[in-house]
Amino acid sequence: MRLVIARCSVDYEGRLQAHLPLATRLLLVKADGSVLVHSDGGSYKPLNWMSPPCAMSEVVPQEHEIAEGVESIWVVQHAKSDDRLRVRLHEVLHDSAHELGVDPGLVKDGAETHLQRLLAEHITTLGDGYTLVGREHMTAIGPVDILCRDASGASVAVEIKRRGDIDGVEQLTRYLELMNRDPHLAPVVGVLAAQEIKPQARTLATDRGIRCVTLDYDALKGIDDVGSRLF
Amino acid sequence: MRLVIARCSVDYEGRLQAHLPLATRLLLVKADGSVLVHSDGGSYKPLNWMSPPCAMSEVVPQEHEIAEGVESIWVVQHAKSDDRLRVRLHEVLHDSAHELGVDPGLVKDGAETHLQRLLAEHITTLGDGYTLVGREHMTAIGPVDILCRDASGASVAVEIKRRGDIDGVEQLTRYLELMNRDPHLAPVVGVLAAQEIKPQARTLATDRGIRCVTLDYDALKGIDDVGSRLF
DNA sequence: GTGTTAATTTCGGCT
DNA sequence: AGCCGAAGTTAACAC
Repeated sequence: MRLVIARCSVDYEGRLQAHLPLATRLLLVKADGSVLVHSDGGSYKPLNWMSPPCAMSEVVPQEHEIAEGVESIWVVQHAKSDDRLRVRLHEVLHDSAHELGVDPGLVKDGAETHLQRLLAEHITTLGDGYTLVGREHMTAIGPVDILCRDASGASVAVEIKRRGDIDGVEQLTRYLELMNRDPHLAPVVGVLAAQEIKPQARTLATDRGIRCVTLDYDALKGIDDVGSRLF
Repeated sequence: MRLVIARCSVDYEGRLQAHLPLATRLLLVKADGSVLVHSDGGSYKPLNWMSPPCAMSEVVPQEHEIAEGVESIWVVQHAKSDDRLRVRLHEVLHDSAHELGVDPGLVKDGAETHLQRLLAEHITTLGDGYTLVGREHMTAIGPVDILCRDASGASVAVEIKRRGDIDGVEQLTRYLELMNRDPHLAPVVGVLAAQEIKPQARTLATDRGIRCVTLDYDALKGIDDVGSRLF
């Protein structure tokens, strides 16, 4: 990993065009050849970058560029597309290289997965007498998050989202259409369960006869904790 | 901006939990207090991070941590939530600070919003006599990119995409269904406008009576530039 | 500000 | 390899 602090201007040309005026920035060159241009603020997203696979080559500045104070030029070319990054360095304030080795990688404990497990364990949150059939129930167009039955024994397909929006309703609608063709399951009703449901999604869902349920993560976790204490 | 290369382990606790085992990484501390943990590969996304507003404080390691080789601990606490990043430093291989100043920011050209603005400004690209009603026209299920009227005064809903595919047609179809229930608007016809339209999308759109228009970004910009020069 | 969509999205899982 | 959906998404923009 190479770290360069430099006054520079940057031009990107690829899926769109972008330009960064002359300013002091961090240029980060990773072992795989990828380049990140970071400012001293904003989010974790770089101002500009080139994803691997790519190759960086140094180019001699033209006369008019030298006259403008350009010391050297980096051209970072993507290996599989026309994406190109051009960095004009006017002044290098720092330049160091470091051996980091391979990273063992991040270990996550997901949010939506956890929510799905909690709801499956406490399926009566959706109503008294509800029973779980299965999680990730497969259909021809993909797995439904939760399949269960209500007190009367009717099939209920549940789509779980952290934030329920139009897409979630569309997704569940597609599942319901397909599942209702299966005589073993039909009639199947839908439930959109999310920590937060957008008004527009609620409107569309209601229009299609899909029930909306707002999930309280902390409450579910609370029930879970109480349940754990019983054992 | 502070650059630290160190052998470290990282723990994040917030919307989810995540852990990074001991390894050598780049720790980037920005002027706004945000922290980025980067490995020597992967994408531009850090392995772990803390977004601003946040504050970093150094904590004295506990005895068992010292026994494990921990030299110091960074605790990065988000200002408005419970999100917390804990970095245990085992060995600092590099540590430098740099003044970067404020960045003038990125200038983009060619994004979809840009395309939408250009088409709105030159709505007759769709046909003679077309008049703009509004951009991002709200419906119960979301905003239509552009709403206009043709030469005869009939409503036209335009969906703009960089690349027109099936999803764009489905989206526009939903809008049209809803808008055609509104007696003030009906009848509404649809136009899918994109720089590139996939054959399958064109077939589906045509089947549903939706017109496909291929947008020439450079041509639109050319018109725009000519228009600008008049003032 | 609130809300919605695009993004040079990235990332992971599954077919 | 491609498709689909989630993300600690982030960023831009209309109302």
